[in-house]
Amino acid sequence: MVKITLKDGSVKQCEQGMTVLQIAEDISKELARNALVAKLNDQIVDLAWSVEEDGTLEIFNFASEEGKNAYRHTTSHILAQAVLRLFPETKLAIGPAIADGYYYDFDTEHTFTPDDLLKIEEEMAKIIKEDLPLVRKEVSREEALAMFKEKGEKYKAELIEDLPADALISTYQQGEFIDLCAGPHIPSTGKIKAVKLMSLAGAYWRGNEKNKMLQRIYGTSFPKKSELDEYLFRLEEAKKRDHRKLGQELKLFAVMDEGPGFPFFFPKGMVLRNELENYWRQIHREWHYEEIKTPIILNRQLWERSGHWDHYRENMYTTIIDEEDYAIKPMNCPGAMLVYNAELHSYRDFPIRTAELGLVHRHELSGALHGLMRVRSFTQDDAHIFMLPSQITEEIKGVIDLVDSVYKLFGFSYHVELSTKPEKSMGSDEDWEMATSALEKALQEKGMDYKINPGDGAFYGPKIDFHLQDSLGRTWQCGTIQLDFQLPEKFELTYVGEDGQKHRPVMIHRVAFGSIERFIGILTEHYAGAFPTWLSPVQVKVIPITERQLAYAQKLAQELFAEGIRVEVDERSEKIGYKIREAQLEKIPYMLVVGDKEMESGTVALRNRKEGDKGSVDFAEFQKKLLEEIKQKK
RNA sequence: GCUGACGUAGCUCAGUAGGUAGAGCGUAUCCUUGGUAAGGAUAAGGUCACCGGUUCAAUCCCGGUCGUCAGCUCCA
Repeated sequence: MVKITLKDGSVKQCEQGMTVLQIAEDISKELARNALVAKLNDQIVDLAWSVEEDGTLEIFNFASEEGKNAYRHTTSHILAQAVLRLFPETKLAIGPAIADGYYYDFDTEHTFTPDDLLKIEEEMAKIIKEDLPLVRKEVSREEALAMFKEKGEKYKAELIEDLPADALISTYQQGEFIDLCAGPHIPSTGKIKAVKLMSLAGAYWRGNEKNKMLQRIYGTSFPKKSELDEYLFRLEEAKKRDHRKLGQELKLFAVMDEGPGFPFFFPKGMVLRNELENYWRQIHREWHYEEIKTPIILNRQLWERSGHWDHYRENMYTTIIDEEDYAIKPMNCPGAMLVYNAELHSYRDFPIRTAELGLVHRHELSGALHGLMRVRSFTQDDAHIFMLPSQITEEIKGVIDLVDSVYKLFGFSYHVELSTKPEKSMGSDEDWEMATSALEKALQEKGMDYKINPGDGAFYGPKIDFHLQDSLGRTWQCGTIQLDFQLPEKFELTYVGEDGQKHRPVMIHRVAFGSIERFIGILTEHYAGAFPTWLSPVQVKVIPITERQLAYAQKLAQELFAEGIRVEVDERSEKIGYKIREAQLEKIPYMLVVGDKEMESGTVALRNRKEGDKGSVDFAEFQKKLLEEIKQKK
């Protein structure tokens, strides 16, 4: 007998050699029926795993991450099996579970079409109906290599060869299909219920663009058809929030064929943008920044000096003026260095916080462009802070607080990453060490959770990145704080110290919004276009019921306008329902419906875009509340 | 940049086994003055992304270019 400690802390006596599934059956029928995989001690295992000694056991169903992953992973094996049945010449690469499903990469002469996906789905359904058990087998490196080489599975053979010497190699077999796999898997193909293949895409073998491009099939699966339907419905809903779609519908912004990656802002989008910039200036004033503006085009010598000409050339647009090379700035820092050097500085001036809403241009790969999220020209809400080494940690903590206050205002959740020295970089290891630990110290003193991204820093220094989530669950880098020991050297920045001698200051680059354009894209999706009143391009629409109330409506609008409120009057001779519908679709926060009754009593019938008809209210009262709401940025 | 799909009116999309195009929404004008998510009529609006080829004839077939989308790669 062995002692197995269960999740609830209870200890169960089991016969040695019992499988996890048998133990689950012992505990309850329901648990056994829903069980997919289990965690025995610290190892995720199949249900067929047998228990040989005392330990802890947790059994997972689809509700857990572990269960979901195994479920989807097994589905990816079924996908591969179906593809091999239909296209026997296909070579298999890898097929893991991912966030909402799984994928499998294939190498074949045949180009998969959407029709093929339907056929493959049908074949998968057959495999599921066959209810094939998944059988794990541990094999030696030689056996594994021989088996996959014989099948001509060169990608599998490559994977095996790259496994560490002491790695345990296992295969999983279901019917005629056998795959190299660490597992775990669910007991049989029949457990999979609702399957859907989502899309086709190219993907490089091992994610390296120098390797061959394989064909990747994405899919998902669920234990119930209703859960699949719900997932598909959520995807549709998310599409409705897509900022590209809303940007067009709400006439905010657009990217046109004439300028790929160079966004246009329409009048309504500019209102939103200017409000954001006003807010930005307000908080930067509170945090004691001063604002500058540096030129968009600067000469080649400057970019050579900054290192960009050597390290960032492939992303820079260049031009020739009077036979001299110039570059359109991809970053604002070199300009900010020149501003710093335009006068002498004393240690007494530090920290100097210089901010700039700087328009930068970067050549991004055409395939990478995406609405406002990934563009070729964007405005960074940049700042460069010059200081004494002793001020680093305090300054970084201040920036973290500023960024946090911005994201809190919009109700964003975010996560933080610390990126360290990349392969292509400037500066000594000691500098990198010191810069990285200064960032880390600030994070630790703020008590922030963060993830480390080894080798993901900028070429001039390590960085802290803030990542926000969009409506499809993708994360986008917005805020960043980057320490830079390089530029102050290259531009020979100095300050006069207490001792009367010249010293080198320390500098950080930082952005809070990141890119104004990207931030607007994220805000659009976050609010599904229904921006809070302070940001709404139109805050109030006055809707007269008939022409008789037109003058009254205009008088109200003028009063609101005089208070700085963005107001429109719908003067068209349409029915009231029609005008309301339109204002509602435009996501205008407040509608003031005015008919004879309101005109006589000097009131308005208020309608809120969220709550609908609020009935008759006093106009002055409404105006007061509205102004307060705008001021509070609620 | 790479792989695949796509590109028809301002928007969303139909369509032609090759004979130069249609709907809804929107816009304009007129009728309607209607109390909380679509009143009616009429009209305007298209070099069917661009360039070339095949053909008596190309929006449709073929090739190239540009762009969009989904991924990969890369990054605010």
